[in-house]
Amino acid sequence: MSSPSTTVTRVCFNSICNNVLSPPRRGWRRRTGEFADLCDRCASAYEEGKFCETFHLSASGWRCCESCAKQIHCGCIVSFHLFVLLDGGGIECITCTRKSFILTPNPAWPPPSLFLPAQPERNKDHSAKNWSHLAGSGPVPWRQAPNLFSSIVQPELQQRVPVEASNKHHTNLVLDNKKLSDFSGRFLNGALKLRSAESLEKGKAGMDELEQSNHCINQKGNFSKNDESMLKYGLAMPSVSPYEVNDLTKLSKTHLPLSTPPELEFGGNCVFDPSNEAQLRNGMGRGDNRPKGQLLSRYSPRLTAPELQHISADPNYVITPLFEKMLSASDAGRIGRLVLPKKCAEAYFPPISHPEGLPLKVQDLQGKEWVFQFRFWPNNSSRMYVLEGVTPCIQAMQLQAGDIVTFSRLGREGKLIMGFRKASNAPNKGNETDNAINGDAKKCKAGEIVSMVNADLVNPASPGSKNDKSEQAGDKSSSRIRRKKNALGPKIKRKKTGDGDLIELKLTWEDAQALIRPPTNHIPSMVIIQGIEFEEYEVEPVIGRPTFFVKNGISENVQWAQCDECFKWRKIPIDALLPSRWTCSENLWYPQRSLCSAPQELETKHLEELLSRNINAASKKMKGAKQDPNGIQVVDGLDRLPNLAILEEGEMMVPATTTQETTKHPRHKVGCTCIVCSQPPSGGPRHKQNCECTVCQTVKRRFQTFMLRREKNKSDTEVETDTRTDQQQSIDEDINDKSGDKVATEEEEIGKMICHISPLKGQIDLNSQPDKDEELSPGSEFGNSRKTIEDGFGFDPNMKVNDNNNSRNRNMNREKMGSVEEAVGNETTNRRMSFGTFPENASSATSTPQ
DNA sequence: GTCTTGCATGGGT
DNA sequence: AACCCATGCAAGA
Repeated sequence: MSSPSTTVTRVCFNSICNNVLSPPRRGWRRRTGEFADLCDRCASAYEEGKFCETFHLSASGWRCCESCAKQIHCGCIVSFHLFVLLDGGGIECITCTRKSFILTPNPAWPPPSLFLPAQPERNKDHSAKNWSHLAGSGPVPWRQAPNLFSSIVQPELQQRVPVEASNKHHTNLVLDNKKLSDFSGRFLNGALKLRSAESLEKGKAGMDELEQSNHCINQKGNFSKNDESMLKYGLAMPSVSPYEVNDLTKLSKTHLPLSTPPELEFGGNCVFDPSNEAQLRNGMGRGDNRPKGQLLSRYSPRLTAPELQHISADPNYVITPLFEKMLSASDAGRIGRLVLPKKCAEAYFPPISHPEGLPLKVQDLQGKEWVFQFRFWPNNSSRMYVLEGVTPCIQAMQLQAGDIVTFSRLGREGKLIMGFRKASNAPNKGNETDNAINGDAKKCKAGEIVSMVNADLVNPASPGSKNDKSEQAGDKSSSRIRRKKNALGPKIKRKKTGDGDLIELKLTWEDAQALIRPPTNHIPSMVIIQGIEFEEYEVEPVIGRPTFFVKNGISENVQWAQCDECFKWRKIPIDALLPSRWTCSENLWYPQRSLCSAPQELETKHLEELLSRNINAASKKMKGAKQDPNGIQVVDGLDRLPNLAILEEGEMMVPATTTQETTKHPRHKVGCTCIVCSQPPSGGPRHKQNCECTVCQTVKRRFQTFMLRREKNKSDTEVETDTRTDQQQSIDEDINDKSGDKVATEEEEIGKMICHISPLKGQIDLNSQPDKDEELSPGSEFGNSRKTIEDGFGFDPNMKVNDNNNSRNRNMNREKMGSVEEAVGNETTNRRMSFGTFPENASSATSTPQ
């Protein structure tokens, strides 16, 4: 207990004031590194930029701005950041300087940030808030954006780095330490040249100039697939992730905030928006001490080195990266609504008070202006910000779900610039190595690979086509990969496949799983996740080639694969895994059949008969199936997924596919009896529990079969029960209990069973969507067993019949595929589900390192 | 029947 | 637990 005599009464650091601190507020940073403790009044004056006016008015050192004659107290630490020394003598206030120059620090002064506190809260938002209705349609002062990307404000680290830039010299990126240190030194010496921003003031938009001179823009007109640079680096934003420029990160780790706001990540000879510069110099950088307003790092704009290089090619404009967002399926879909991260929208877009919002003018890399409606929806007690009308722009940029759109502002006008990066070129977030830089796709994270696979294989249709919906659905998987990435852990996994399991596996989920081949020469580790055994790989799997598995008599199980060149069918070992493309020459098992000229082992007729058990049901219903030269029905690409859904369970094997061409479900004609066409149209009456329509009967039958198999499997494989989760067992028991109920009718049992997945209690929910069910949490009652059960049904019975609804049908089945990817891959993993625990008679797939 | 719009839902963070 | 946001969905055009 201290006596009163030992109590130190702290007074305001302002000697003119001497008020008692209660409590002290932080003022400017002193040379000792400590902060001046101020009383409320002085701190307020300081934060409002009126400190010198208030307390130093009679002091010496006041000078006039050479441009606007504004009085600046030059001899004071409090105000030293408010002016720059002019080369010809005199001073200019920061405001005037901003009008024509990128700022450099006063050479006479140490970096202001050494002395400046974190941005006083009150100052942070006092920059211009008067957005015009159309951002970019005139001088649009940008709101002071809080630092959404960093919660830890390190004032000394907030120095902005203006960079010398020359029109003549498109200097390389400052990606090495040498340059960085040089750069740093020049910064401190104030030796950097001022760069005229006149170009920004010209009548034409900055982007027009950009068009003229930027190396990365080598083509005008619409975005073209031929223009890789355009496609991949739609708008390079002068920011680089610390992960992506490793050399630079040596600095970033020590000199830059760990959680770096975009403008602090600039590493190359990028140029900065002067307003921001001024903001920072004013101690008004985007440091924002409100963690609540912190933006998720995934929205932090990042660049790969090539992107940075692109932007650095022409330093004659100033782009400040704001944020970026990976397009979701919804964003990239035809609805044309791009959901904006709330924090970003509120920080970087004009404030809107009405849901109707404002039209927002945005310029793309081509200089083309788009007007989006920036608006919000009330959502719970919050808001959900969207940009409406983005479809044309998205399409023009040829963007798909998974691609990244970037928002930047150009020049001090704050013209809003929208760029993009294709998913295939998206930098790895949170990955220490920038695989994109190396152009080594194999090093990309699994989720990206899967995403690409998804985009390339599942959704080959071009954006903007009528297949957009299916594309959405397909791309959905990528977002789901992201959303559900945690379940399977960070490593790449492949579900363990035992030879005995190859012969019969179920379709859809497992079937699609089978498309994923284990990586070559890679020994997996085994993990069990949610009762399912996975092979886990460090590298990405290979999308393999589906084949037919045939029980050839009693003893021999064989696999049939089709040559990609001669289309002949070749017998291969049951345990052979084929790459996605396979030809006779790769038939190492049967050299006599390793030439395309070699005759087919079996006559087509015989083979067809052999395969008929598997194919017939499908071939009758696959209107769009290809006829291969030997007369065997081959389903194109992933078409087989929707098509497989219409097959009768228990009868099917996996038809071989190639992964090209259409993903369209064949158009069903009048009289088609397939299960898809049996559906009532959307909005039709729900199926009742005792409904005896074709659909319901089929579903019931399939469910019955499923149950029988499950029973059989359960008795046969005790191991399986060991690996299943308790919840799974609970489900199984539940199922068995119900199946043993003599009183309940079959339908009721099914109905009860379905109750687990349907909100409609007491009846079969034929109207339920598997995809919705799929959304059940992994730990939910049905979560683990769902896919198996789903296979019992195999499709959404309420899929529509017409073309559009076939699209929906496709989507749903693709979403099953998506769910596979979801399970197989996420941002950092590749997994392939082990088939070892599946019932022996459950269906088929292949495997072998390619 | 299709598209648009606005809100609700629910998984993820 | 609260919030975010991707997506579903129904009402209206």
